[in-house]
Amino acid sequence: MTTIRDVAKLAGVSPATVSRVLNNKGYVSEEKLKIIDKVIKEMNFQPNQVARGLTKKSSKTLALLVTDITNPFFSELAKGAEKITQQLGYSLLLGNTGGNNPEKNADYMNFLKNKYIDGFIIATHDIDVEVLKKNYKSPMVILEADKDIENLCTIKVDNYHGAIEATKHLLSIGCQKIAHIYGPQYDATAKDRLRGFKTSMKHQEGSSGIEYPGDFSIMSGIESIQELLKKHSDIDGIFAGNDLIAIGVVKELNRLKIKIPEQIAVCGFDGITLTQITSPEITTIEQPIYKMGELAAERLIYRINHSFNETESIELKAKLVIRESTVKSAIDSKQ
Amino acid sequence: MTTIRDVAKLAGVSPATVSRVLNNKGYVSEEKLKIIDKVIKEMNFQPNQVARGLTKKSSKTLALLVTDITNPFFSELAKGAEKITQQLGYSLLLGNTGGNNPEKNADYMNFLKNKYIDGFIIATHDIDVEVLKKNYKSPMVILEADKDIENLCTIKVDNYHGAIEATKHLLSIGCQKIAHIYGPQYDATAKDRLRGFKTSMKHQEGSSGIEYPGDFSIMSGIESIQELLKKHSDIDGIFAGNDLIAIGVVKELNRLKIKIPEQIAVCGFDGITLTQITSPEITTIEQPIYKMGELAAERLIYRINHSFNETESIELKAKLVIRESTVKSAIDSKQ
DNA sequence: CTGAAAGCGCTTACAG
DNA sequence: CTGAAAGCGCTTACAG
Repeated sequence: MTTIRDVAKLAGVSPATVSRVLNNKGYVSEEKLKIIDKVIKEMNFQPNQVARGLTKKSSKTLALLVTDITNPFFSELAKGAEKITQQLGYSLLLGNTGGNNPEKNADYMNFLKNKYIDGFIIATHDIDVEVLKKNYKSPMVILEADKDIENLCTIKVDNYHGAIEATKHLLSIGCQKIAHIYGPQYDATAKDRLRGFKTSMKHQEGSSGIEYPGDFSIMSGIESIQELLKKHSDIDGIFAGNDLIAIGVVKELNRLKIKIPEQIAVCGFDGITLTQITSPEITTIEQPIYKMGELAAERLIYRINHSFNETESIELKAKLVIRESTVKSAIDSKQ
Repeated sequence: MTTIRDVAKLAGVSPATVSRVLNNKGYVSEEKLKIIDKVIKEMNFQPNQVARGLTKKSSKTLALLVTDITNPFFSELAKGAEKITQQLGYSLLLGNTGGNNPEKNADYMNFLKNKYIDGFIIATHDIDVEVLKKNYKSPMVILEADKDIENLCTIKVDNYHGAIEATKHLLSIGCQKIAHIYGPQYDATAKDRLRGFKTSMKHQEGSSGIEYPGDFSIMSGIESIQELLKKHSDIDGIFAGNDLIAIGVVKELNRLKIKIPEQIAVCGFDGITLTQITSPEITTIEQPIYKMGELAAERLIYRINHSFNETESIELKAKLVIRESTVKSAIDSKQ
């Protein structure tokens, strides 16, 4: 491995001077600059990041902590974050917190601390942000937090208005009895969506709303719709708390030979690609997930490079994507 | 941050001695060992990995390179690898190579080189393994390689016999005209599956096989089945080169109101969870993907710790998982 | 503008 | 069994 010393020797200067051009910092004469640049190219020299890290207390790496990488929401997010990370000269550590107890996650965070990880993207509820803040002064970007966090950057989607849009859409196609299967209420996301649903159903004469607790999984969608149908056989619209629930609902309705959307229309939330592989394809409120990943990495690196630690909260818009599960005519035309 | 020097001072010994107990290496008297251990606990000291890395030329981190983390095959793999990695005290760098030109990937690999990454898990065809071997002497585990690689560990699934099992299964339920939509032939996986299909269809009197090129995507499944039906309206079985193709096929058959499996039975390959969210659920040859991820990380770390660099090739069995898309009776009973 | 020196926090021969 | 010293490959005041 060629070192800064080798370069210095060949260029006839001191390592310090080479370091200066490497870091683009401090004075270096035109003349030496040119020759050093040339030698660096010739030797194809790349500074050892570990050594550099030791003095700079930085590793040029970010950590992304997700609940479960096999959940399409998180893998999409990871893809976006990874792209920008790599593009800006960093690398991305992946941490899967799912199912682990907070204690273990704390251990892992501690472990990372000793590696001079430059910043964290937190996309999981398995870590207590307050604890995090107390223990780590590293830059962090928190996704889908339930509130702004002092000195950190939070990024979320406007779940409240997204939910309103979903509900209004179901109403607009004529649904009269709409059930919302909502996610766990410790999750800000789930809470906001439920709130949006409630708001939209208020003062809707002729239509009524039912709220049913679920847990953001396909299985939960299947079980919820079974229960709902027992109690309310006249439901004609489902607003699922997320796409996985919607997928479960669609699956079970298919099994029961209940026609979607003729008998029951279904709308999800998230915009994961799975909503396009079911039959029928599922209408959903699409979050810009990939973009959130990119943005998270971009903001994080900005914060690192500029020692920027103001409180910052970014809210992205979700948008309604209409597909077969709520378009009666589309299905009609196929028949 | 507390350093080894702080510990040494408090314990009344030299940093060298503390280092010895930290690394469990060299002689340390019982007496000092006990007190040093105590102080380490008290101060909650954890050695700085970067400093340690600089001297040991190691970073206690592995890199996982995948084609596309949003592909469920890879995210499942990543999950398994991440679990073991973390469990054994390492961390996992994620690299998404998809769509990038090899040159850019080479750059990225170079970048990682300077971080003392201890080993690589390569699960992508976007990197030329020969080039890799020439440039990096790091331990590596290669997944789904087309052949054994000297001094490295390769892990793959027995695609050939898996394909035979899939085909025999379709034959066993009475399919007479089976089409295999195969993946790109530069991919060893695709090649082996096609070979298995050919072998099984040989000497099958009363049944005939059709081979049709696809590309391992949902879209490809949709397009392939359209074309196939034009030319061969009497097809009654599809063996898809992978699950994504199978999902596309199922989707299109649903749209065309062609009954699965009564009119056409469908079998996929891979065992990704998506095969369980379609209607009907899809019969597939299940690869132990999660386990492959675990195994890859486990072998890699073993190689790192034991300087083990023998050629090693591991082949895992795939197993047939029968679901609705090939079980005529199950569907019958529902009607 | 440039180089010698000290330092980042650890580990590893080496001498005792 | 233990400590002083050198070294891993950089960067950063500091002096000139």
